Amino acid sequence: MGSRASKDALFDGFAEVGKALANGRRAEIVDVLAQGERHVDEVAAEIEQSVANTSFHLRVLASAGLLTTRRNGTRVYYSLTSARVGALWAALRDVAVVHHGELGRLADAYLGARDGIDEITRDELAQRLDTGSVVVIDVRPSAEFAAGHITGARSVPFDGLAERVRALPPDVEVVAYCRGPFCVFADEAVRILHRNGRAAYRLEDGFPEWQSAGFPAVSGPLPDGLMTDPVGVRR
Amino acid sequence: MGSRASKDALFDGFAEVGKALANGRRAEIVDVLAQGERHVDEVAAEIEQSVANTSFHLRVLASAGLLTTRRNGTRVYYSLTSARVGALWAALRDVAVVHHGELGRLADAYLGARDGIDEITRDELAQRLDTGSVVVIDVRPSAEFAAGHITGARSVPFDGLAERVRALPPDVEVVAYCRGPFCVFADEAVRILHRNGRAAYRLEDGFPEWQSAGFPAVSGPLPDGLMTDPVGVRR
DNA sequence: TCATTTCTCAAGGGAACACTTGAATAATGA
DNA sequence: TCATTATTCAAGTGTTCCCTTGAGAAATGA
Repeated sequence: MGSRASKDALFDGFAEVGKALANGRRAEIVDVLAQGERHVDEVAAEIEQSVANTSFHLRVLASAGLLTTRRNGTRVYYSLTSARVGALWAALRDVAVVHHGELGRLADAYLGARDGIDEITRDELAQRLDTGSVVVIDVRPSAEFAAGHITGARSVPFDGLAERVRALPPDVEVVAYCRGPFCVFADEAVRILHRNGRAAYRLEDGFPEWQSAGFPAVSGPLPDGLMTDPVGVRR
Repeated sequence: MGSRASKDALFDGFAEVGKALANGRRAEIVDVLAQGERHVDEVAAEIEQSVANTSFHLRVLASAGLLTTRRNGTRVYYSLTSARVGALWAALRDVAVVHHGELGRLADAYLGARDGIDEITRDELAQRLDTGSVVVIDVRPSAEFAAGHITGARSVPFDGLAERVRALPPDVEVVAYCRGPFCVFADEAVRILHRNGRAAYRLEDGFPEWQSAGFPAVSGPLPDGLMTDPVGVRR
């Protein structure tokens, strides 16, 4: 009891969770799976890696306890083991952004110039959703919308946004949201909307943060791609 | 903007924080520094590594932004950059314990049989501190007590506990606390107290958790080892 | 049953990491 | 100034990690 060897073993155990998050591609995987479960192929496409390599990384995350799997036919779906993992990911991102000097620069390089892209807070959006004075668009891929989204939002995946701008109700402000603070879709959506003469904002952070802050969300562990909002289940 | 290369760079940046926590000795360092600042020699003794190796690990943590340094004469003091880092460490530990099957076993091996060691919650202790029906002992090394402790606790470092049991006020229950959920000092203190016929409990978790939960604590960034409780500053 | 789809596993080469040893640097006090 | 103390750096060695390629399993449907 209390020996050096067993203390080392214990902390090496903690470090295994650190190791799981010690690779950029695995960090991306966690970021994607924070939106909901996905199968191996989808994840591989998302992080632009070979399926074999993606499978390997998923396995590393799973054996550290961060992911669980579910089989459906020939597909294997991976998801975060619990909300705790999402919280860990958020805490890590948080520390990284605030303390790691380089990261602000890298984020700017990835997100591009953010002049003219105004953010709206979760509280503000929740209020305006109640009064109906806003259209909320979810610009993530439709599979992620299906897995869970802000109550009242409509799915307008970023790919098809340019063509669908005209189908949005006129004369009302638009709020776009996506995966989180480092997701480019929302920023770019706001730019496109501006170019089309629309008043637009991006929601601060993204869907997981909205949900874990306790705001109304529809969450469907609706296994295979159901696109429409089933009821309006608060969670 | 939004290119694969810059996305990779961004997430590699996040992964650097993961890498910082991807080593058992570095995890131990974070656990120690969560108690307050320490200089290199102290940390090296704590984790039982060479000074050179400890210095190296401290540098890795610092360059990921998790630690900051302060120089005082020939000594260099390291501390967590902010409470955010402590929160990250807690989140990681949390995930590890709940999801990493192996860890429960490792923790048991380190802490030993916990039969007869009852925990008291923070709320319970806070109440009983108000009514005065309890003696609280801080069994961490005195440097850690000096850096911050529960208001009203007395410093009885684990090393000298056996000799000091008799000096404790008689006929009142004792609550021992130390660094956190995986700190052996508190468990072992309770065993010693029991052997001496005293009613004793350990506080759930440790000092950092007490403090970050907002319970009354004396916190001294009192640079060099002041052992007595200066006033009773809430923080 | 057999081909297909989807995923996992194993081997391999180049890169990065952990710890040691020994030397270099920084502040202090005689 | 010079010896002392505390810390950092640099070189060296064995280990682990990352990604690729190609082969092996697991469920499905003809």
